Amino acid sequence: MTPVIRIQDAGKYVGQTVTVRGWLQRRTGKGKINFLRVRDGSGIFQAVAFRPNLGDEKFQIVKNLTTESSIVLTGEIRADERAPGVPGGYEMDLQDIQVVQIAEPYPIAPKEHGVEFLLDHRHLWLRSNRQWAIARVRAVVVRAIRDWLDDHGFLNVDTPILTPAAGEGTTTLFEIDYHGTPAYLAQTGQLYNEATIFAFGKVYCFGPTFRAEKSKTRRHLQEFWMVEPEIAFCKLEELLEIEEEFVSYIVQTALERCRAELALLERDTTLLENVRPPFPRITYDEALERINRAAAEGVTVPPHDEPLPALEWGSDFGAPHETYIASLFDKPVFVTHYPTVCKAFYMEPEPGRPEVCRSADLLAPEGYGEIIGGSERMSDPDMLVEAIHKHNLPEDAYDWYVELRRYGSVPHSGFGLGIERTVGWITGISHLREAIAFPRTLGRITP
RNA sequence: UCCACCGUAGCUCAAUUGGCAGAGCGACCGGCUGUUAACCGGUUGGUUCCUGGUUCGAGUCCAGGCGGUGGAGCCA
Repeated sequence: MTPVIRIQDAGKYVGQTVTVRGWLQRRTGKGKINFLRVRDGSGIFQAVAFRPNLGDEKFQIVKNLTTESSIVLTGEIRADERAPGVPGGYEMDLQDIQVVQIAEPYPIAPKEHGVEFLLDHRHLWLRSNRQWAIARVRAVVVRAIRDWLDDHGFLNVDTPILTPAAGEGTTTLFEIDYHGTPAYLAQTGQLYNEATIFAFGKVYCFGPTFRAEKSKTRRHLQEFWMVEPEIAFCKLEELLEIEEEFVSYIVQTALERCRAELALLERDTTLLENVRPPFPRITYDEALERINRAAAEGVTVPPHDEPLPALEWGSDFGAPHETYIASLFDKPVFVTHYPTVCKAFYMEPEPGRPEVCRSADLLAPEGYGEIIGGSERMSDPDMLVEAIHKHNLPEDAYDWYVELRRYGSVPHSGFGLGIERTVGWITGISHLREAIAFPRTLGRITP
């Protein structure tokens, strides 16, 4: 028996006869020679079937293979600079072949397809090189997130997905039937994180979250993954330092471990190389001033067609405004101290200036938008109750949340990082639906 | 919820003023020793999204519906 290897390791077996198990992505031929481009999940390479070496009978088997047929290949690995693939540069001189199954005619052709067709065939689309590369970057990003947090004293404490009430009260929730009473799919684990920091100091939750918003854009999904760290004894300034170290580690790890994947995606990584602390910081007031100056000059921010609209103080930034602010910097930028009225009830007001709060959004460059939303949380129980009233939220539902502040309350802060937006930014893809295996978008829940 | 655009072969698209339903790719057959979405020759391919209307005649015009995509607002 020859050793069964994975394609990513082919370079270690040059000159040896090995077996590879996988799927035929494409066959091209030229008379007595056929090239089989094969994928096994770890990488892509080609096996070369040469009739005089292989024999007429086996060569005929090769010629009958269809796209996506499952095959077991045995042959000698050799280095050849003409050999395409990932990592590339190695190919197999085919000596034997076993067919596991001849695939039926495969719907996805090596050509351009429409969005609807690809999404309808998402279960097959995932086999394509682009989707393979994106999925691998995502896995590396997820691992980098966990590694960094685990190595910096954070305890992973996951929060419930079935929840009794609104997390932030403002956005639309998916309602489900919890044995006869209404319950909701979580849109954040933050409030629960604020409970667990009092037991564990520094925590994070990591899981899917759900937003039933009627958002039909390339930056929105109905179901997306989010990591939410929360830190006791931490004020806004310290939070920003944590965030920039954290994000830089994620990006640099992806660059280091996903070179081949990013190359396959043709991602220009110049700007990503820059992503190291410190990140620029700009207050809402400063950002607003620059926006209105640009609006007065009639600036237009691609990809938006309309000129940048001017804003009054107290308005939240729209997508074009975020894109404009991000475009002023070549790194992610923190926008801090938003007006209290734009933000959630639990954010700590700025001392001496209660009309703004100690919040910070992190905007990614290149138009990828807000990848982090974070803030210092309100730590005084009476102020918190007042804020709950002001936002017309049901006080009962937040009893336990307020109670956290009655037993050793401390300044604390936290943030949420969107996985798909982060992966989308690093991979340079144009739509978040490619950053998750089975995207849930407005009006689509299949496959 | 609002605005814009789209729906013709398995896929990507074309079809002039309302006048025979087309091409490329794929698939299938044959040829070729270095292909990278190969190339050459042949074969195959239709509920023109649905319903109704106008007309001698509708893919094309009109009305309604369905489905999809992009964007806004909101957010990560």
